[in-house]
Amino acid sequence: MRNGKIKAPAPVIRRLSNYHHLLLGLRQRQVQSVSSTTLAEILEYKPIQVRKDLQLAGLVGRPRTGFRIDEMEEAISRFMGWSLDCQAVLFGVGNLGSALLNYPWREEYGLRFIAAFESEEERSNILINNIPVHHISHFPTFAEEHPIDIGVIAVPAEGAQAVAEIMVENGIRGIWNFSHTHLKITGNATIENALFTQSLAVLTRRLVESRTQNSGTSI
Amino acid sequence: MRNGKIKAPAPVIRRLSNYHHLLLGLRQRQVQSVSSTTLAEILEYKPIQVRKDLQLAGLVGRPRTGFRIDEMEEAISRFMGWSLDCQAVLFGVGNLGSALLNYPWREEYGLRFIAAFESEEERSNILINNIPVHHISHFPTFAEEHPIDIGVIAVPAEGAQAVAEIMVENGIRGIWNFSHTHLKITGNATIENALFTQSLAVLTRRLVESRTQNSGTSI
DNA sequence: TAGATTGTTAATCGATTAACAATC
DNA sequence: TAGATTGTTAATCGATTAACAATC
Repeated sequence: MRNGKIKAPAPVIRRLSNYHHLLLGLRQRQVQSVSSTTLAEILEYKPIQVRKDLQLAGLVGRPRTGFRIDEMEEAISRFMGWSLDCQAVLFGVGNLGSALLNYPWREEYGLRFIAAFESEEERSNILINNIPVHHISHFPTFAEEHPIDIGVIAVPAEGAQAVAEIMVENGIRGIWNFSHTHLKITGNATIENALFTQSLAVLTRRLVESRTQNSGTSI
Repeated sequence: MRNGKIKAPAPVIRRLSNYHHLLLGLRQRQVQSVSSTTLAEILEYKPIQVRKDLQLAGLVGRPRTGFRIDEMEEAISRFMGWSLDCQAVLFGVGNLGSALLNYPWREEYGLRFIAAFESEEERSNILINNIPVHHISHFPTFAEEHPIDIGVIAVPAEGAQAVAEIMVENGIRGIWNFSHTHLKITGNATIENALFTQSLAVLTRRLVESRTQNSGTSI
């Protein structure tokens, strides 16, 4: 295991993805370089933290000018695995699934949906954003014929565990779970849960905290 | 500021929301109590961590039996502010917005969407899951007439900053942002970003890390 | 050059984990 | 009672921050 392949802390990964997204805007404005001070100001981090983060992605800055935008883009993409073309499938073409299929992941993250799968016949055999939606029964055959890096779960909670299992059985190693379930996986797949509810919890708790600082009466 | 109103670390908040969701399933199976050991096993945490988390929410367990399900439900809900009825509005009724409006937030999180707002006329003046969708121009009047705790942003990135601003101008103190933008807010609003891309970054990075542990050749 | 910014090394902070007496 | 589990107190671990010489 060499440089850049160590297990990076999740908070650093999240911040790096923020820097990366900022770069798009900066580049449009023809900016060549940006300092850790400036990045920190925009994102409300500390400059030293920005430098430490970028260092982990293998970046080297220049005294006085900071970091080159194109180098940052390149280094973060490489660090995240976004430089390699990554093929994904999605299960569950409801509103959320459709939203995900319509998002331009490829441009910024190198993620390409090559197919989607649905349990309901009425929603199968259509195209969403030019991505074919098949009936779920066609999945094993499809998986044999195409290399799939990531499987996205956008089905209701009840179906999620079953979907995760057929994904793993058919060789998918990365699962991005948008359903509200704790998945139990046997084998060496990586699961990432995009739990809206965790995010909501942080928001409502912060509101509780701020409320009680003003109105003195508490429990 | 008293017990339970201190600023809780975000990781603890996220785990607490996980415990809370687990309880629903346990209660259906008529379980009365659960130990930190069992919770830890299910969620792949450490028992001591579970106890520390629950302690922060003000819970007291019993030696030998663990924590009562109903007490946990109650304590976590109170801690998160989910016991109070919380009124929300949503901006942007695309696929993602519709998905959010259709989710039963109220049952588990006490969150109730009282209206949604749209900039496109064609998608206004309809009902989604019984929630009225108004044209965005009606928002200021609406906000004067109804108390709103949380504003959800589900519009495309370009429009997000403007939406955040009219929310804050009209008295909303909590913003749940699903758009891919870094919002700049003046004043004392709380913003929580539900950034899918951060989650994707963690997943793809973990895949990069696991890949290179097998195949020895690296950069 | 002067001055802003970097990378390095050390210090601090906070969160997680360990150990164990107390409890039912 | 015996034994599982709690809550407390202390130790460890890791991430963030500070200080500052090196650099362009």
